[in-house]
Formats: sequence, C-alpha cells, structure tokens
Amino acid sequence: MARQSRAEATVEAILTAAAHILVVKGFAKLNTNAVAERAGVSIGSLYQYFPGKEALVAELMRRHVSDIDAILSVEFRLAMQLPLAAAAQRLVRANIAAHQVDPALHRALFTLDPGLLPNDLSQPIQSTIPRITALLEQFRDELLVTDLKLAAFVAYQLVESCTHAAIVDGLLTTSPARLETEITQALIRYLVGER
Amino acid sequence: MARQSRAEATVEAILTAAAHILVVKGFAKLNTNAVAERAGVSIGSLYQYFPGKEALVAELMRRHVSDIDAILSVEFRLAMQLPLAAAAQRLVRANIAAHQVDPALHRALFTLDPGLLPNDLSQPIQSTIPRITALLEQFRDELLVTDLKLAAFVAYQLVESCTHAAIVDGLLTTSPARLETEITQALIRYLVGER
DNA sequence: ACTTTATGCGAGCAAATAGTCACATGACAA
DNA sequence: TTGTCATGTGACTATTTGCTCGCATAAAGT
Repeated sequence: MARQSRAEATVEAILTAAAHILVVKGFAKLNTNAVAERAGVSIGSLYQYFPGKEALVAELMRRHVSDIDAILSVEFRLAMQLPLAAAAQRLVRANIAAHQVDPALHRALFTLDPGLLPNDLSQPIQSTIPRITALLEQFRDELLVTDLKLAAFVAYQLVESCTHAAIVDGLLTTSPARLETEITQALIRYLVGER
Repeated sequence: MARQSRAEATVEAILTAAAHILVVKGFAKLNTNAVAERAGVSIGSLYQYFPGKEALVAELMRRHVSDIDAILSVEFRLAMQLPLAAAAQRLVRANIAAHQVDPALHRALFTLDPGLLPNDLSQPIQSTIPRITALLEQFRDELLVTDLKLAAFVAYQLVESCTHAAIVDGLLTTSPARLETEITQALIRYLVGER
C-alpha cells in the first residue's frame, strides 16, 4: 500500500498518534479526526491507509503481539533445552520482560472490547497454551499433574495474570525480581511439588 | 429518586435494555437512544434517571459486584471456621459459582475501559485481597509462603483468572467440577506443598 | 373534586464523529 | 521535460449521538 518512504512515514505518524490517544484518553475518545490532527496529517490521508479507527487499533495490536511473540518464541525454544525448573524461571522472567516493553499500550490494548477486533487477534493465547503443553510433555515423567492441557491452561493463567496485574495494572508494589521468584515458586510447586 | 412503583419499573426496563445491548453489541454500540428504544421508554425518561450511558454501566456494575459480594462474603466468613484445605476448596467453588451467575454480563462489564467507571467500582478486588490475607494469617503456621500479602495476590490471581478465563471467556471445555479440583490443587500446593 | 407532585413523552436542536471528493503537490520514469 | 502515478490536502456533507424542554398523563394527597 505504501510504496514511497514518505507514505511509510505518514502511516507511522498516524499509528503513533493513535497509540498516544488510546493510552491517555482511552478508546472512547479515539476518533479519526483527533488522530489525524495529532499526527499532523490530513483526515484524507488517514482514510487512504485505514478504513476506520478499528483498523488503527487492529494494526497496533498486530504489532504489539508480534513484539511479544518475538520475545517469547525464542525463550520457548531455549526452554526445551533446559531442566524444568530453569525453563520455568526463564519463561516467567521473559513474560515479565515482555510486559515491561510498553505497559501503558499493553493495558490499553488488552482492555478493549474484544468484539472490535478481528478474531485472529483477540486470542493471542491460542499459540501460547499449545507451546506450554508441548513443553510439559517433554517433562511428563517429573510432573504431578496428569492432564497436560488443563495444566498448561492453569500454568498460563497463573503466570500471565500475575504478571499482567502487577506490571500493567500496577497492582503491586513488589519489585519485578521478587514477583518473578514468587510466580516461579507457585508454578513449580503446582507442577512438580514443593522444593 | 423513584417514589412510585411504575418509576421503579421503568428504571428496571432501562437497565435490562442496557445490559442486553452491552452484552450483544458491546459498549461502543451502547447509546442512550438505543437503550431507551429497546426499553420501550422515551429518551426523556431515561435522562430523568441517568445522566448518561456511563451511569447506566456504573449501575449495572454496582449491582453485579453486589451480587458477587453477597456470595463471597458469606463464604469467607465460613472459611475461617474450616481447615485450610476445605476452606480453599469452598472458596474456589464459590468463585466459580459467582462467575456462572451471568457470564455474558460479567464479561461485558469486565472488559470495559476502566477509565469510564468511578474509581470505587473499577477495583472490586480491593476488598478480596485483604480478605485472603486475613485468612492466610490464620493459617500462618502451616504455610510455605512467608510474604502473606504477596501470597494473597498470587492466590487471588490464580483462582480468579482461571475461573474467569474458563467460565466467562469459555476458553476451556473442561467441566466446572474438574476445573475446581485443578485450581484447588494448584492453590494448596502453592500454599502448603504437595498432597 | 381539585391541587400538587411524580412520571412519561418525543420533537427537535447541538455537538461530535465519520467519511468523501475535487484538487494540489511531490516523486519517478521515459 | 513531460507524463504518470503516488501521496497529501481540507473544505464539505452525512450520520450518529447526546441531551433539553415544553407539555401530557397518571398517581397521591386533601
């Protein structure tokens, strides 16, 4: 769609402006006129690249999950080479790191009405749970849990919700390091018992 | 505000309509005109009782958290009289039951932009975490965990996020009973070790 | 009966937001 | 340089949504 570099620049300006407004004013206050104005771009240009504001947030979401996936996918590959405890710790740490990239945008994107986004974007989990399941299968002999799909679900929710609430919602005064050890402990005790 | 019974009836009609639209169309499509029309009530009547659509969802939220709190507060009192394992199981069960009351509305309300609601409503957690902390203090001697506030946070996130994702987002095909035992197990292993 | 107060109505205006189009300007290729 | 495509503009219209206000009807008090 954008063949010259200046076109790419306006697209970036639009998305940056959209992200800013989404973060500080929320989705309700996000409208095409405001985005165009803040981007320093005419309203016509905005409609040349995006059919509406849903498309703006969809693109922001696409990029954001792509960033997160870049971090996590290498960690998952690495985790397959490690013992369970080390793998768990690394993945917990990576998840915390992923949430620290742009917490405000993360929060704004993940409190959106899911009906607004294309289905393939509203469930970024769908790649993570299978990854965890695969990892658990590798350690099957050591595990207390038997239903690995269910265990993957619980493990995911445990790590993700604690991280999200602590980092993104700022619900905890605890340091990230402390958070990491606590989540890791909970995870390991659930999977293989006390240590 | 409503002194005659017919006034109460229109308020109910308005809230019912608002809930319906919120659930099936999402907050973005919720507007005062549509609510009034679906409620079979004039727009003027709506504005007599609610200053705007935020007030509608605020009231829906108030009632919903009140319903949930009614379920949980009795369970918390009861849990103080029981051994830890039994207390944990009952609370997990109660939480699942609370989420099954009106899952669709629950989902709609908890995916709202938090900036839209009065502050005292956006954090219904703030009463739950202290309750858990108090409960943990009672069982202090049995626990593996030492930082009880942090443990209460993790325990809360574990139970709540699993329940929410499974029941409200329908992310799991597992039966509620199976879910209950798995969450309870994870919780107990985290708090006091394997069983 | 009659007054007062509560409730209900909906046309209709104001404001915000979406979206279009005819045209201007910049980049690149022949 | 000239022609062509890509990009950019913003005034403008259309649509949606928010909300008020004068008046109608129903209930309650006396």
